[in-house]
Amino acid sequence: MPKQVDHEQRRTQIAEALIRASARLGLHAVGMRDVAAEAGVSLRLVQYYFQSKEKLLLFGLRHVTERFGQRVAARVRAAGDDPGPRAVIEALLGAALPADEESRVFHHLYTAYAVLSVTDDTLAAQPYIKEPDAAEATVTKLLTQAAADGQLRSGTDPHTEAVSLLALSAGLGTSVLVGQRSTESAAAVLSYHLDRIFLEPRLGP
Amino acid sequence: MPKQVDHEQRRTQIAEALIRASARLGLHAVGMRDVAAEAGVSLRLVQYYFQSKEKLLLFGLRHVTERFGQRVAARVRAAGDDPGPRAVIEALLGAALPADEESRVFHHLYTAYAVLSVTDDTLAAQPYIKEPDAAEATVTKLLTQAAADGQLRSGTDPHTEAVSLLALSAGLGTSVLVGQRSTESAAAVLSYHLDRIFLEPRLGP
DNA sequence: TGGTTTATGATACGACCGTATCAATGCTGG
DNA sequence: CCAGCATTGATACGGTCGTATCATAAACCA
Repeated sequence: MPKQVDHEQRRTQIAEALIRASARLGLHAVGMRDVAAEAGVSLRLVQYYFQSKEKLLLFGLRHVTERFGQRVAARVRAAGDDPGPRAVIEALLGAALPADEESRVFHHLYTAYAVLSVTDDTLAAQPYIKEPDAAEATVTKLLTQAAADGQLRSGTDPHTEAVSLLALSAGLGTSVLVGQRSTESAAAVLSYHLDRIFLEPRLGP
Repeated sequence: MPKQVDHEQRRTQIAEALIRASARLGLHAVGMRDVAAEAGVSLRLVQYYFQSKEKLLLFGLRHVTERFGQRVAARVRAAGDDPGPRAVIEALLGAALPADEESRVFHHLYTAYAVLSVTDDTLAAQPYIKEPDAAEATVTKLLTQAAADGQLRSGTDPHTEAVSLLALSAGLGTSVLVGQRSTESAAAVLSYHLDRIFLEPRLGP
């Protein structure tokens, strides 16, 4: 029984073609034929691995969020061996800004999916559309820890600040995406805001 | 020469049908026929007043931003005869949160247009997509005035705070739109953040 | 009344869409 | 070597889309 192909890998490969094609044409305008051409396979094969366009789109959303989560994790890991909470948060939020092409694509598509979810119940029911909840918990935990270590200004509420930082980051990301603001100025705003939360950071961990 | 109809009014009426239909079906899914049916006119008439769908969409973007600008202005006016800067800013940002249906629709469609503008140069060239610049200038001016009056905490930069507040408001609005957060909690975050900027407000102006 | 504007109607075009069908061809593991 | 999976190809269906065409009815003002 020959089964030389990893189905999940093929689906991933096609999903990445969907992402590239969507980044170029817009998620609203991309079709099965575009995805097939982008992936270098036949239309028939896209139908073979995804029975319908809806399933392809759902898998694409899942894939895009997974890829982004890995990216953020890598950035945080690259921030140092045992960085302080502020460095971790800055890496986390900084990775979410559309600074390079990969991040731009993520922002673009994730926002497109979010818009679709307003009128599409199936999309709205996907857990990935609410992934920010995980980030919120992470940042809250980091801020709580920083507060316990006396690194935060007085009167700072970790959870509210976490929500605020993530919303701020998302809003800045969108404005960068539409060309209203530069990546640098967005990063500066983030940094400014962190300065208003953290006391002077100790350099070592 | 009979000319009993105000063309601009008819175009506005059709544009509002576009907005209602788009809020129901999603901007990506709305067609000329949907707009005609929603407006209670014939498809032919939509073609008569807008020669193409692209022109209809551009007019719709213009209309939606104008309506929203009027709404915000009305809210600010309703905040009192001579309210302090904080009250004005809170009214301004609060009006931008998707608390009621009209505001939800605005957020939904404006975000949809923003996503389209990423891959559509004509849309990206529209000035309305960058309307936030005006809001940024307004809030900056209000904060500068508040700083001059000694109402701000020390170390507060009016322009950066203005950018920050607007991005925060936009990000919170999106999270409310997708059902991740309640309007109340979003308003609470905004209020919290304003407390971190303003000193105890004087009650009178 | 006549000419112009507003509006409707029916209809059709060509294009693209997602989906489906049927046949054919590799390739490979047992 | 051959059963079976992977992949392609050609093709077509019914549907919807934006757009266009032509005829026509009603409303209006000079």
